[in-house]
Amino acid sequence: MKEIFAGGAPPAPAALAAKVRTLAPSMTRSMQRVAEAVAADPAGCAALTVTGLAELTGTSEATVVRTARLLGYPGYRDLRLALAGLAAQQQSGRAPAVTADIAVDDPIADVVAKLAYDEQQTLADTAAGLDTVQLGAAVGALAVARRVEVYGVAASGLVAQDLAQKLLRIGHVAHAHSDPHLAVTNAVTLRAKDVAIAITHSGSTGDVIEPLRVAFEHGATTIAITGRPDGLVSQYADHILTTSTARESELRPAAMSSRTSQLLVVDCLFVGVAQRTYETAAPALAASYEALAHRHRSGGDASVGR
Amino acid sequence: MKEIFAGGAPPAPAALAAKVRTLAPSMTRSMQRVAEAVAADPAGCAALTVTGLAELTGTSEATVVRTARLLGYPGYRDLRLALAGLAAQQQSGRAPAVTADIAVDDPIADVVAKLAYDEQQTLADTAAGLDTVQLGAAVGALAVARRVEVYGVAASGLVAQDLAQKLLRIGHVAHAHSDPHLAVTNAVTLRAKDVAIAITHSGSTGDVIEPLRVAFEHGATTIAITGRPDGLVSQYADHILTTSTARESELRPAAMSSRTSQLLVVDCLFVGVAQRTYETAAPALAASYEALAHRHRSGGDASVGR
DNA sequence: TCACCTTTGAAAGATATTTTCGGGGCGGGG
DNA sequence: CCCCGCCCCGAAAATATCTTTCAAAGGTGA
Repeated sequence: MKEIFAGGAPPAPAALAAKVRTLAPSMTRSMQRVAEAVAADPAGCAALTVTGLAELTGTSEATVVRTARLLGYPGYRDLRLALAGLAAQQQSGRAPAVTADIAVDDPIADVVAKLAYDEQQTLADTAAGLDTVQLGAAVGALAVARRVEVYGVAASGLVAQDLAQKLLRIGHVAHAHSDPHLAVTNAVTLRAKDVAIAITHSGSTGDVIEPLRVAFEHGATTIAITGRPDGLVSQYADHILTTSTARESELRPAAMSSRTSQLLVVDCLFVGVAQRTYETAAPALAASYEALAHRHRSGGDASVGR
Repeated sequence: MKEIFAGGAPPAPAALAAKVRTLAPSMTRSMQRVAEAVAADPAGCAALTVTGLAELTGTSEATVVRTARLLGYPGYRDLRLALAGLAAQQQSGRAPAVTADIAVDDPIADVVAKLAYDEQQTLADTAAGLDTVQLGAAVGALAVARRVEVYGVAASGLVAQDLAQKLLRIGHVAHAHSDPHLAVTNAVTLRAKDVAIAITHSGSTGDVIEPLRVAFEHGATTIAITGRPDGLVSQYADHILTTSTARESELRPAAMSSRTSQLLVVDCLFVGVAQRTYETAAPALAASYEALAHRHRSGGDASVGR
């Protein structure tokens, strides 16, 4: 007869609050206090031991355990586990409140959440908006390129370097240029079978358009990675890869999301090229890992002590 | 002081999978087995006692407790609670969505989708695993810094440049260094009130550790941005910012996700500093926009033609 | 091969949970 | 009005669970 009449029901997942209300009338005063505390603050109670919860509610351990049983759990331990789950659900439920812009007085944790969210959004937008046909064509051109030159300044310059670094790693001849004069000088030497890539968010950065124009006129295959496919740069591009343009604000300059977007495109190019030239790319990648291993001190791992 | 330094961080809520990945390299074999089991089946493990989990993984209770500690919890009890929370979230929320690896013969559209998804995941992991206390401290140091020097080589070098570029834009004195010799030379000149930042995914890149050490010993405030908080670099860092470590594969080198992760951290630093120095940062940002406007040809918009 | 350091599990020790058991309040009957 | 008995309740014992300690096993470099 010691059976919990609440019955065959397995431990409740999230319906705890409801269960408390349903069962409250059949509870004794002390047990009601416990149930109430649990329903009011699942997260807080999950952090307490039996003794702690007993003290908080002004009752005893035995009563807490009895309440847990009545609610359908084998014991307090399991109630506590369920409580932790409930708390986690509640927490995650109110997560999507980060869509607001970043304010000057946002706590640092909010900044992290908002930035991460925004950049995730940017990635999704970019992936959705990327023209796979153009991308495939660009990859095709790169895979057979004799030489690759990448032009970009400022933030886009770093993306250009990133692409060049990656291509170098799989055995392609690639260089990035930030100096407009040198870039033009370099572009003059390009011919058919060479590829020139211009990276510019605005699509109208003269310093980057100029070398691409020169490359274009000398017969090289030209690719533009830009957030403005209608920009000037597109006039001289055989293939246009569009990056996303996220809303920006005072504390969140355009450079951030455009960079994220550009990098995704660059990564896609890289992986695409690596696929098409797998025979040479794979050993080259392995070799570069090997060569760099010596630059890392061996003590790097395991030694937690100090 | 054998205390787990990873530690000031409060127990992680849902970032557990990420934390397992980040810390796995610094774990012993037995602990890895435990961590793996926990990451693979949070719900199942939450139902087990210490002894149960020890038996399941073929280890001992002591090892399980040690693993829980390493993951940032006071003991197994708390890990178990977190596990229950995670399980509840997974159940209610979105699907686990396992990503297949990128294959050599994946069509280009799949490559885009997989890369975008992976990078989104990396962002989420990084945001979840970032210690906001450390971040806040780092921001505080940067905000009042007389001078900021950033050290990074290869892919991390680009991130270093990105940070330096951003800080320059809001009126801070910042420089990035890729040349190890020049970096050390530069570090020697640092004093208190100066800040040195080392960026290295492996945490054991000698070329980056060395300048940080020199800066540390000269009294500068030092910050490490690394995927291995237990690495050598942490010895000389006043503040450690941990980036996420995603699984990598042949066609998806570590450089990709680590770069994404590092950039998010860098962005957070930048925004944090901009907030704290808003009075000077805002006009500086506005001025840099203004100054760059001339570099863009006016015809940039509208003219879709050609 | 040896010395040293790390990792590991068994068992002792400390906490937390569950059970037991008796005191005490409350309502009904004398 | 008082007594009786039932049920609620909490203190403390009993048990389960978690944590710490310690010594042996395993590996590594000289």
